[in-house]
Amino acid sequence: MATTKRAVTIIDVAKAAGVSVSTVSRVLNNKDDVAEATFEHVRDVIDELGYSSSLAAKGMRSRSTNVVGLIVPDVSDPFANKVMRGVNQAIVEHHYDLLIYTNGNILDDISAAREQQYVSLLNNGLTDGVIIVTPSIGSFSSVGPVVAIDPHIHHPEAPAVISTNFKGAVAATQHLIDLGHRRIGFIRGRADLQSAIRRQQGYESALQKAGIPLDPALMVNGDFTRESGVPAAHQLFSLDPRPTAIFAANDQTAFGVLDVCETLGIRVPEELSLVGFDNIAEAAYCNLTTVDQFMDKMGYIGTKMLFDMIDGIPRQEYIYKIETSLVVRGTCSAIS
Amino acid sequence: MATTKRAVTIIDVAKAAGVSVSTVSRVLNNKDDVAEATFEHVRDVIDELGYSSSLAAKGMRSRSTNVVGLIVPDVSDPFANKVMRGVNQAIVEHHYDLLIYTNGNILDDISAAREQQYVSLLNNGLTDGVIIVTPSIGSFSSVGPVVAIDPHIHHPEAPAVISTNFKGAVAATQHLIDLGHRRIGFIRGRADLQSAIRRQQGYESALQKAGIPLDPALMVNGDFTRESGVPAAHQLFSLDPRPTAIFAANDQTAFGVLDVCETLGIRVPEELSLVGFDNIAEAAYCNLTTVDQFMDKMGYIGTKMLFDMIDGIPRQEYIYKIETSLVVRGTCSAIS
DNA sequence: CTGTTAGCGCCTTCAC
DNA sequence: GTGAAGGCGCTAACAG
Repeated sequence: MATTKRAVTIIDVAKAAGVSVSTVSRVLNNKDDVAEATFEHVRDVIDELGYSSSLAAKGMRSRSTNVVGLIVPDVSDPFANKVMRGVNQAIVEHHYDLLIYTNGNILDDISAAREQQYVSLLNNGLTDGVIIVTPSIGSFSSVGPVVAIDPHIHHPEAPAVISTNFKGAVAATQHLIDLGHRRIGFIRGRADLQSAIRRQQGYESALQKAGIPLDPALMVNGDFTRESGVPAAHQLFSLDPRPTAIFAANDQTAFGVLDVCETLGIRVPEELSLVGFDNIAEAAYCNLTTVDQFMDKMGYIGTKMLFDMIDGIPRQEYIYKIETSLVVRGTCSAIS
Repeated sequence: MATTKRAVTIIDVAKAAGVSVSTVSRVLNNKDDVAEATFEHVRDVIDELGYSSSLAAKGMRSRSTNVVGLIVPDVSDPFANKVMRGVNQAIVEHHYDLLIYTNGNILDDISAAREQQYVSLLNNGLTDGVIIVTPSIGSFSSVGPVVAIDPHIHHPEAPAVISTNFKGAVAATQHLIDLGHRRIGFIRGRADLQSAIRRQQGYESALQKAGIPLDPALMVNGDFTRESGVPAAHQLFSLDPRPTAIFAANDQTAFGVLDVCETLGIRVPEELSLVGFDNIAEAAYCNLTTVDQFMDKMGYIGTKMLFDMIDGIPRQEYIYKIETSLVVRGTCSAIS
C-alpha cells in the first residue's frame, strides 16, 4: 500500500490536464456542457492519477451526495442486521450508496444528544438523508430527511416505520393460552424502548382478556440480550409451581432461556413452551415459535420513504405500520 | 422531524455564546487553554442549540477523526457480515466509531478503480484508516493506512489478513477421502478471487496425493452464491456414476446443493457427503461439515493492525495468516 | 464551451 | 486566554 502523504486533489488533475478546476468538476459531475475531447482527456488524467473526489469536500459544497446514511447502535445486533439488509436492498434498487455509522455498542446507552449528533454528522454534507434504528427520541433537527425505524417515541410528524408490537404480543400470548397454558412467564425487554413496553402490554392484555390474573412473580426483567435471558429463566424456573410457558420479549432472550433449559435438562416443548419475538435468522434454525415483525421489510420501507422525501414527493402518511405475524414452529405444545 | 433548512454551524454557536469561532473550536476539541467559565458556557450553548460539528468540514481540515472505515461489497453477504462483527468488536475496544461504506451489490463487479475510489473517499478526511473486504487489487494509494481482508492479490507490502485457503481445502478433501470417497465433486468459487483459486488447488492437491486422478467433469462452476450452487449440483448429479461426495467452495454454495438434494430426494449424508467452506452462522444450524476460516477474527485482527498503523506502531509482519480449521458435523458419512 | 471568483464549515497558525 | 485571517477540496454562479 502506498501511503502517499497527500491525496491527489482536483487541482492536481486540473494542472495535469491543463484545464481549470471547474472543468474538472464538470467532468466529475457529468455535466454535458463540456467538449467531447476535453471530457475524454480529463477522464484519462483522472484515471491515470487515480483521483477520486473527497466526499467531505463535495458534500460540504453541494447538496446531493447520492448516499444515504444508516445509524445503528451495533452492527452485530440481529435486529439491526436485518434492518441493514432491507436498507441494502433498497439502495441497490435506487442506485444509491450506503454509509452506515455505528459506535458499535448497543448497550452503550446512546443519549438523545448523541443520536442527534450522529444524525447531524451524516446529514451535514455526507448523506442525502438518514435512517436511524431504534432511536430514543422521535424527532430530529436535521438538514436532510430522517426516518426512524422502531423509535422509542412516536412523534406524529416524524417519519417512522413501526410494527404492531402490541398485537404481536397478544397473538403470541393468545397462542400459549389456546394451548391450555395458564402460568405463562414473561421476560421483559429494555425498559427504555417503546417496543418492549408494548410487548409487555400485549402480554398483560391477552392474559386479562382470558381471565387469567396477572402475577408479578411471572414477569421478570431482561434487556433483549441472550445473556439477560439466562438469569431471567433461572428466576422463572425457581418458582413453585414452575410456569409451563414463557413468552420472551425477543428471540435472543428466548435463546438464553433455551440455554438454561439445556443445562437444566428441561425439555422443550414437552416441559416448557416458549415463544420469542422478531423472527431473527437463527429462530428458523432452532425451530423457535416467534412473532415475525419483518425487520428487513422495515428497513426496506423506511428507505423507500426516505427516497420519497429526498425527491420531495409528499406522503400522506408519515408513520408506516407493519403488521406482525405469528410464526408457529416447534417450541410450543398443548398442556397435557 | 424538524427539517430545518440550515444546520446550526460553529458560527451560530459563537454568536450565541458571544465568543469567537476559534474559541468554540477549542472547546469542541477539548483544548486546555480555555478559561473554565468560557468553556462551560460554550458547552451549554452547544447543547442548547443541539450543535454538532460536521464530520465533512472537520475531516477536511484536521487529520484525525477517530473513526475507521470499512468497505464491503454487500452488507447482506454472510462473509462480509461476519467480518463486520469482528471489526465492530475491535472499534468498541478502541473507542473508535465505525463508518461502513457499501454500494450494496456484491455481484456488481466492483472494478479496481472503483475500489481505489472508495478507499480515497473514506480516507480523504472522513476516516483515519480503512479496512477493505475482498478487494480485487492488493495495493492502494491512500492518505491513511489500508488493511485488506482476504484480498485477491497478495502484495507483499500491502497489509492484509488472509486465511490458509489451500490448507483448509486440503483438509476438507482429505476428510472426504478418509471416509472412503473417490468420486468427489468440486464446485468452484468466483474465478476472480484468490481464495477461490486456492481452494480449488487444495482440492486438486489432496486428490493427487491420494492417487485419485483428476476428473474435469467433477469440477463445475459456481460463484460463491447459494443460487449458483443449484445448477452446479444438478450438473454434478447428472453424471454417471454420480459423485458420492461434494466439496463446495463455500457454505452458501453448499446450501444450494442442499436445496437440490431436498427437491431431488437425495439424502445427506447417506447418499451424498457434503463439505462447505467458511463456517457461516447458518452452517452450525444446518449441521454442515465445513472449514472455519474465522472471518470475524479476520476482521478483528485486521482492525487491530489498522490501529497500530494509525498510531504509527511498526509491524514486523504485514500479512497476517489465520489458520483454517475443519469443523466436522453431520453432512458426511463413510462410504459403505 | 471554459475560466474566475466566492464561499461551504471548520481548524490552525499567528497576533494581541 | 482569546480573536482574526487563511486555507482544506470542492461546486456554483458568473463572466467571457
